[in-house]
Amino acid sequence: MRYDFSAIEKKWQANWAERNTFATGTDPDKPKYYVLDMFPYPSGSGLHVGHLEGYTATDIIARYRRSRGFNVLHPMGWDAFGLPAEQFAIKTGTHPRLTTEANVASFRETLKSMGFSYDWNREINTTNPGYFRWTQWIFLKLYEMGLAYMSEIDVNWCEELRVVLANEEVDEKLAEGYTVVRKPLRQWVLKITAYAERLIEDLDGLDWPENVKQMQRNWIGRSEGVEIDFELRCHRTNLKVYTTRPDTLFGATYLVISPEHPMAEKLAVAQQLTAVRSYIEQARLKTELERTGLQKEKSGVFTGSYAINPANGEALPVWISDFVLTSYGTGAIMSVPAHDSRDWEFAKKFSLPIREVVKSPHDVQDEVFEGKESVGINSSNDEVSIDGLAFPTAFDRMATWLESKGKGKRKVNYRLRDWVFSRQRYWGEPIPIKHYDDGSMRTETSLPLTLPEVEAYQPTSTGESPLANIDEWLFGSDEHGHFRRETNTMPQWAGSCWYYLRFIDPSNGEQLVDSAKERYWMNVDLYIGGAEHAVLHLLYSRFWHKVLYDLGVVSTKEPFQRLFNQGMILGEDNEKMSKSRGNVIPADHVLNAYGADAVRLYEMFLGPLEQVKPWNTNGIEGISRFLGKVWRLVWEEFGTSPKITEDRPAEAILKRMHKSIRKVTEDVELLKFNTAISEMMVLVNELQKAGCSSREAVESLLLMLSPFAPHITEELWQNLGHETSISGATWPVFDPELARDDVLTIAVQINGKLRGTFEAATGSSKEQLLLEAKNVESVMKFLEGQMIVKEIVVPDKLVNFAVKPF
RNA sequence: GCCAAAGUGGCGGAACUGGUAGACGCGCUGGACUCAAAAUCCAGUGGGUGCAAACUCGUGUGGGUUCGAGUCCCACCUUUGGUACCA
Repeated sequence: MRYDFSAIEKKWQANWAERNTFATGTDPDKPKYYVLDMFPYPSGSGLHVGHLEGYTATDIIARYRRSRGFNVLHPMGWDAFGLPAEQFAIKTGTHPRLTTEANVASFRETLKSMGFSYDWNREINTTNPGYFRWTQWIFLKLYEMGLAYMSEIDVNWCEELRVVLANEEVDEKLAEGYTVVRKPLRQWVLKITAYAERLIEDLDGLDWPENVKQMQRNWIGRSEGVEIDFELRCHRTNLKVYTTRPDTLFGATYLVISPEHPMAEKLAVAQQLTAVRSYIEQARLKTELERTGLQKEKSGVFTGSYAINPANGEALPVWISDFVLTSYGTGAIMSVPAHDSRDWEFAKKFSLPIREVVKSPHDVQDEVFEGKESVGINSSNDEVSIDGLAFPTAFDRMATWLESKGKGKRKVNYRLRDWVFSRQRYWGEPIPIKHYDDGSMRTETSLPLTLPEVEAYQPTSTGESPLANIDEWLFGSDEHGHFRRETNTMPQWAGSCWYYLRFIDPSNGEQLVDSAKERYWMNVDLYIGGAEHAVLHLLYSRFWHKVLYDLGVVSTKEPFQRLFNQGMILGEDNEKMSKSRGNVIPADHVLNAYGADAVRLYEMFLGPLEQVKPWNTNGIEGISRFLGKVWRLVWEEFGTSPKITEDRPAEAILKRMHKSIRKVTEDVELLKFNTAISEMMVLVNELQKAGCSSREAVESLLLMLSPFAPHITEELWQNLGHETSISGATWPVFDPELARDDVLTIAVQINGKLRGTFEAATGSSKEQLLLEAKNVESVMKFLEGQMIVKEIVVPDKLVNFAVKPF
């Protein structure tokens, strides 16, 4: 019988669906395992081989865990709100729902033909009212807790898309050729900064790649510093400045405030007023990116005013410059040009004095010195001195002194900003808020608040979403009066912030998730997805989870215990797969040509899961050959019954088999699928060479292989007379005795160079190994006429002689 | 600029806590089977010298530690990812 992958794969996929083979286990005596993929946005271009990598990995783990006796939750769903479907609607008038449905159907079909063991009964879709009802519910909770507020802020406005972009999205859109300007709009904002501290702290307990944790820490950007009050000459008010280097206060030679600082214009003296006004106006016209862009020359203008340095009473000129960010700290800084590269550049440009206050290895007039490992100099007044003190002590003493004088206060700052949460789009979750004529706001009383049908999908000319055009949806009245609904919708992140919870209890109409079920299944034990979500999705998700924790909805502080980033698969030209490059390998293409088992195995065989690696369609031939060999262990080409034998395999085969079980088990646990497959290839090669089709050996192989190649193993398992699915069978165990080598090859080196080998029994004594090593023929000639200076023996490994001529 | 990771045959990649570099696969070369081909099987395959036995060089570059370094240390080069005036 020949191996017909296409018929076999169809047969078993139908069989699994019919028997509901992969329904989530509920046996209360079993431990649980929740293995999750980052669910996809169902795009119109379909899945390519790169998308399947992570899904294959989680499927192997899901199947492996089931065979180790776990109840496994392994679900799939769709992150289906999003811009592409809306853009398509604007162009063609097709409702985004229809586009989305078609794309979902195509994605689902491809995933099913890969033989993934998802529990399809739990499929979710973020655009389904039964789902986004709870997304809206969470938003209302945020609102009630004061974590969602409206604010007039400068947003990143994209002219062409007529949409507000998150700071994070700006670069992406600019790269795609859109223009982005700053424009003030009333926006919903989520107070993620209130959770900054916890978002940093709780990273410690997670099994995440260190670099992802570090990226999140950097993104949150916690810093400890001091807010210092500078008195202004000729003004009643003070100027507050934030610094992380209070130890350099004696070296401050000027102050700088941002152009948007409330004091900016007030500080301008008469002669400077025109210059100051024109500088502020210029800055306003620039986008954020132009202001913070690459290799930018420093610019600025002097206000004409002076502030008093609280440390030494000096009068410091106050400048305005756009290198100072309005939204960080107090929007004002003290400049210490000797010890800060930005201040140094600025001082050089405008010929401001540079004063050394940290002992520097070179002249600070020529080059800045930012090091913290040196000590203070020129830093004392009648009450305090930090001369000779290293950074931590100097920081502390200055901070304490400033606080005692009422001139400063220690302060922790974060780089993280609050999250702009509203989008002027149609295809998103409506924000369930009503605005009354008297200016008050109330929450919608009945959820879900669904999207009305609209004629056109373009935003209005004022930048509001198309919902603002639908009067019958927009306006209403109740006992509190006449109201207008919120027209903003939520960003795509919203639905993906909590989807892992809904999988636990996908059709609950009463609650977001049943508490008992939540307690059983959380946390997610393994979460696999692309590194592109290392910061945003994972940070937003963690934020919402903590809010839900505070609400008592979830029982854990963190959602994802173990995170793994799969590496991208590049095109055959070693470039990122993209339509424009024409190097995309569509999933359906290789699936039709080689079958799901071959594609699954090859995806995993390419290299380490976490690594970026190029696809090479030729290489899949090797996998097809391997599957052919496995098939022929059971079937002759023209045989009518399996050629399996019931005898015990030869000792050598048995040892190989147990070693393979050990190696494959270890590798699967570590997600090292490439070497696990390699090991199974070695085993198959040996079985084939030995002409061994012993049931014991072949069945062990099939069991190990089944998470990787579920269809062929399921078929052969049945051929061998089993009536139940191999997916319900138990993972093989190895016998440590049999997995051990009795005889080992020992290397013999002279001065570290390999000169020969010999065989020795495992556990031979050092003396014996030395004796034998000296008798190896190829070694003897190198020892002749030499004096052995040192003998090194590594048991079961090697013998090395350090020699010198007599 | 800063932070992180990585550089191994023609290619993808193996190599446990320093211990026989190149497992496994692709590709290539030769052979068997065949009328022929496909499929399959067998043998070989890092560079150099040599008929051969063998010798020698070899894990980005240059140093170092060690009996012994792909693995550890120092300096540098390159690539990838992240970040971009956060005071």
